[in-house]
Amino acid sequence: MAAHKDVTTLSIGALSKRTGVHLETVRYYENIGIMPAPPRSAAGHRRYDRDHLKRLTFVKRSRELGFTLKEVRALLALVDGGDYTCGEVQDLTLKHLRDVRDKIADLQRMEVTLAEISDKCAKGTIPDCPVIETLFRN
Amino acid sequence: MAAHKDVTTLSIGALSKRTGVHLETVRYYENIGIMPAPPRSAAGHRRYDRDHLKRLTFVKRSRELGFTLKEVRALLALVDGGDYTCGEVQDLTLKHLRDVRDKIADLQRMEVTLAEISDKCAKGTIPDCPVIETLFRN
DNA sequence: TCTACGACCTGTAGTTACTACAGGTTCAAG
DNA sequence: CTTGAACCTGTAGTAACTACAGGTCGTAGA
Repeated sequence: MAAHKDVTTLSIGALSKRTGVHLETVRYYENIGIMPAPPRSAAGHRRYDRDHLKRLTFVKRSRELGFTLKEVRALLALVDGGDYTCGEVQDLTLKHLRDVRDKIADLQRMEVTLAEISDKCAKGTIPDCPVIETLFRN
Repeated sequence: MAAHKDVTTLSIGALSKRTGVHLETVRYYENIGIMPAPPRSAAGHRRYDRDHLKRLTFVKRSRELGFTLKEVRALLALVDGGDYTCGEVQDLTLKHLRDVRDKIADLQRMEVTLAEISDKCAKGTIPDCPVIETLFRN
């Protein structure tokens, strides 16, 4: 009469595969309290359920959108609290959006300068390398 | 007959001020071999000359343009070698420029999504927070 | 039934580029 | 002579993982 195997729960490997989050990272998230410690099998193996899967997906998605783990913690705290308002969530999101835009602006400044100096280089008629010259200046 | 003080060299504090690189960072650069160990005064204080100033400025500028320390090392190796070609320098620069552009593209993707979901939030007519809903999905 | 192999376990060290102490000298001005 | 700033060394902390080392477990095939 069959099932030795629990089909309703996931091993850490299965969870990892479904979410695309590395095994080690899943354990890391548990260590730092982002993920709760799941129940263990008789042999001490972690057994995850649907809620774990949901939560880890949330974390993955947040990280992909550039939220720091600190920010993810804040978002999870709201969710876990249950009585969050949309405004609180939007505050975090808009703050993060500003950070992202600042980073883009920084990188675009670099991009312009790098393109300029490497372009000078391409002309290749000057004896000393214009890139090196530029880096020594200011 | 005057000068106890060496006006041609700089203390680490002075070097730090002129370059805008933190004291600790200057020492860190020395530890990891980016900056050479300067001569010391009788009391053991570091004394920097014009070459140190030039080199640290180069490092600062490179870092501001987003080069990693590894890339800075490679640039310095070319400069130190003396017989670098413009092409070698340009290769490093263009490679870095591609990295910067990739990062910008990543961030812009995040920006779009963040703007979208926080915009949904702003409409505020939906009971469940659309941001949270989005993060749980996929 | 034995055995090998993959999946799991814990715990620690390494990565990047600094920054921040702690706990001590030294120098220069009043 | 004293006091405060500037210097010294060396270590630990930051962010977010990743990569072992050294071991146990479970199962499928011979």
